[in-house]
Amino acid sequence: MAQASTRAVATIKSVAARAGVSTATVSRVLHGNGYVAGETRERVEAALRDSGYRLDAVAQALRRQRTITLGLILHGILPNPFFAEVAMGVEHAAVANGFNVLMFNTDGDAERERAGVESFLSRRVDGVIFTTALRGENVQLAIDAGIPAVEVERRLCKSAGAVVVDNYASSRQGMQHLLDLGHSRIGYLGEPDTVTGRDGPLDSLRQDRFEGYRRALEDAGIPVADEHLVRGPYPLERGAWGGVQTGRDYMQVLLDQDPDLTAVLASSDLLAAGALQTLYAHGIRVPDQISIVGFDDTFAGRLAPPLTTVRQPMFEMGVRAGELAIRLLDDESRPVLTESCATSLVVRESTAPLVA
Amino acid sequence: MAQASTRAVATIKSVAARAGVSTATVSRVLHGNGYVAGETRERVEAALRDSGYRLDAVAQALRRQRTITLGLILHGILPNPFFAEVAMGVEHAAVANGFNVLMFNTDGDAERERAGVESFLSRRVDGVIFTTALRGENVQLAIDAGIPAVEVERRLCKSAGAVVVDNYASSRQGMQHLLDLGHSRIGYLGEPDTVTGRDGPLDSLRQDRFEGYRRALEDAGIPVADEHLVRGPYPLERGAWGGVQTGRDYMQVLLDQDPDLTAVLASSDLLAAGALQTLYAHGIRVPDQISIVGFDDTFAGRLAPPLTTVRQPMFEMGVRAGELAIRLLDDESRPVLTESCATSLVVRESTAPLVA
DNA sequence: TTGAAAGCGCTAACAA
DNA sequence: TTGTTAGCGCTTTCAA
Repeated sequence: MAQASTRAVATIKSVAARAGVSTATVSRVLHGNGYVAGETRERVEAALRDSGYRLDAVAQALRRQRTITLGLILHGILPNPFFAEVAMGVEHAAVANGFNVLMFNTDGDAERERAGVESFLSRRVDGVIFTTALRGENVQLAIDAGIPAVEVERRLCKSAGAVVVDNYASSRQGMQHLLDLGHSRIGYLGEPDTVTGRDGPLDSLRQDRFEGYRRALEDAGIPVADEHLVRGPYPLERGAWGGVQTGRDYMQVLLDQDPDLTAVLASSDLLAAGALQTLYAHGIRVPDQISIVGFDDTFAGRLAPPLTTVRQPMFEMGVRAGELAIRLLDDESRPVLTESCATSLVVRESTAPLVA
Repeated sequence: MAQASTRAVATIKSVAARAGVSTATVSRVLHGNGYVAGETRERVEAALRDSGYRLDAVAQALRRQRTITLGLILHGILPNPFFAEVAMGVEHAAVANGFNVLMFNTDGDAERERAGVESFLSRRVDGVIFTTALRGENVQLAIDAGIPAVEVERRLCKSAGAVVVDNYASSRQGMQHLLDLGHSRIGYLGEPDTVTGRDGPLDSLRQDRFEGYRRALEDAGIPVADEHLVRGPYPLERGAWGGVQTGRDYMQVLLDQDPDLTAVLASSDLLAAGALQTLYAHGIRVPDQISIVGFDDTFAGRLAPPLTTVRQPMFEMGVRAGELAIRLLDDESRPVLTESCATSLVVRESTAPLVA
């Protein structure tokens, strides 16, 4: 009550006056550096307590030219929880190191991404993390301003740090599981145009996942069959449930092309969820009649049946991105570091051995 | 390139020197206020452009005693996407009004919540939004510091603003749908102890949803049957897939208690997802044999079959919370405002008329 | 129409 | 061991 009505907020100056010392001394006890006599320290500490002093981080930042803040550019959290989990990881690492994090959502728009970076630069953040960057030039913007940048998932800018996953190997990991279970008629469910690459060159993420599928089959001596791929031209979906509808439609295509399909590798949980819907509608049992493997491990465990999936350590990727940015901050040499995280296969209930 | 190697960053002072005017004049053209002669303005604008000047928001905040920043306390995004969507809404409203948002995750821990608020206060944010607050005293902390606070979903502090939903009415909305379809043997799937209230008094959210179920049945002249409730003592689940496992287990209990159940109202999508898993394992078709209604509309559309659910307008709730905080900022009277958002029933494929 | 100057709250030489 | 002081970059009276 008393606090609330006291309009004047305590400053280092008012505390100094109250304790009968200089502001420099207050600053010293505040940060525990420099020499302060025991008796003086106590007096200052009492004054600090009595006045309800709270350090003004804004003034401190101006003076120190450090905000102890990380800026986080989000590619949009909806509909993919991937970003949310990475964000939580970044936040975790930041707070553990005394940093705070500003977030900015691009909603997938490059112009907004630029605006977000500009905004962060204006606020003098100490580092910027992109999950996921849309344009390399926007990443470069931060670097040109002398601020370390870290990209998560996809690297667009050669001078930024990065935290990635080996998509090719991960995809093979999922395939190996299916192959080990005895499957050979395995369909591939990718983002629109993953297979045809119609919309310009595939980005490496999609390409790598598809390559993992192709090479795994090849190495097992199984020819890649056209009827196990969706070649479009199927329209890019635009809607609230991004990815699910695509999965639903593509699964139908796959089924039409090869009614004897026994397994499917999906390049995201979203796509796999859509596939599960189509299968459910047809009364086709998973994994009894067909096995499904997803990718990401976002909400895979919530589906029916719980989905076997290739897990990306999203939270950990966020943590490492945050730590990397902080590490870069103090390293004048600004090395370009790339950290690679390991994926893991999470076996749940959507895969089973092929029954002959 | 030239920019990058120029270590000296442009300040209002360097711009003033370059344009041959005072810093006051630069400030005037920067903000378009005060009188500036056309010719002078042009000279300053050129200097601004040539030097790549970027306003220092830190210095501005110190001087103006306004950071144009909102602090967002998150109750943890995992495993419930509810928080992520509200967060995006807050961010949207903030950016639309020129604000930035700092985020802080409490992970459901009241002590961390306190630390988060303290951190925000130290950084002099202009407002704090809680999604969802854990302790009223932490909300009060912000208010005592003279900063507006807004609570989303649950209100714990009488002097804070709030954005809520009518849980009782929403629950009845879901029930009405089931009743309209002709169901009468309707089970209730709530959080652990929603029915017994064993862990102390139920918070109003859980209580209201359960009341909606009870009263809807009563008003339809259907007695509330014990076998349609889960009375525990079933252990509170602790794990990565919070809620789903509970839904799975409780659905089994419901099935054991009444094998002739024809419908279930779940108090969250998470619980409904778990129910779907149990049903799938038993080969019980949804909605042919049993209808399910969820709550929230987070990932309901991704389940198989797509889940009919009572939708909370999460993004909109975030937007309104952000706008409310900003509005409160400039209102000296600091009125206590509560905004109530309407839920809506989203009918998908998990509900169907009772077949006699 | 413009400029001088006083700070916002804090830190860190430097001096005492 | 402590204090004095000069700013960090910006805004805003007030005077010219």
